[in-house]
Amino acid sequence: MRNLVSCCPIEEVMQILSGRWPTLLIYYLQQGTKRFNDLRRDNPTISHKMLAFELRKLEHAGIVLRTEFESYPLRVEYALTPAGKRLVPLIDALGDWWEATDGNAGEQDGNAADIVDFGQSEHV
Amino acid sequence: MRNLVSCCPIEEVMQILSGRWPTLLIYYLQQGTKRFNDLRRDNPTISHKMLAFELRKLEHAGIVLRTEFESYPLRVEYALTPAGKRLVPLIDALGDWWEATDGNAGEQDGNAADIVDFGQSEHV
DNA sequence: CGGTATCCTCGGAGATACTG
DNA sequence: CAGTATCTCCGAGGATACCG
Repeated sequence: MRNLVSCCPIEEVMQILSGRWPTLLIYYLQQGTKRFNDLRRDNPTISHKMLAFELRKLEHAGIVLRTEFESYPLRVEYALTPAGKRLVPLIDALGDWWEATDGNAGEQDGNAADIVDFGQSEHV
Repeated sequence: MRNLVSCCPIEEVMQILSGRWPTLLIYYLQQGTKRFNDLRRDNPTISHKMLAFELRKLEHAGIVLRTEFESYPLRVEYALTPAGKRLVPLIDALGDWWEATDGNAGEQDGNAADIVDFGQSEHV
């Protein structure tokens, strides 16, 4: 079933993935296990507070696994869960889709599909 | 080639799809061509202003095609572009992914135990 | 009917400082 | 080092009203 966009689940997914950071964090975590400050370095413009918040959100969604070590200074590692890893190709597909449509801008009838110019996109 | 989450395109896609409405609007438009007030009825809680704004955003992204008729009263129809239609299954896949993980909610907590044993060894 | 402009508010998110 | 709490501020987004 649900071979169409099924309204409710998508709303829930978007609650998690919406915003500037979740997909970026998943991207960086997909590179391997990272610590809190690793992720801050990966993404210098996220605030301390937001990073903590987004990570908890992803953790609760079952996308990110948080592991705390009893060392001192405190040490915490973040990694993608199996579900999180399964999510990666889906996000990736969106990126591919975008690059494809982007590439053929004008395919519609000439008037659409110009580059979208919202905010600032920052490259990594 | 971007067979991993490729950072930049994903950021751009998320600028379009982030938020409560874009995926919902795509869902409703995927049912067929709709007029402005049809979409308001489909989604009673979106404000007039937001609907106009989100539709323009999707139009500029090449996802939605806007067609204006010269009748009176003014009549405008919205439909998915080919690119928009190609996007539907990708969004759908996210919904499926969510339902799958959702079903086993808590699955992750279990394997947190995997890491229970810790390499202690760490200076920073 | 569809779209835009104006006003206003409420909470998202930054900066900072403190705790374990 | 990782996380939380507090204060603050800006702007996303609602309500409303007016045009084509």
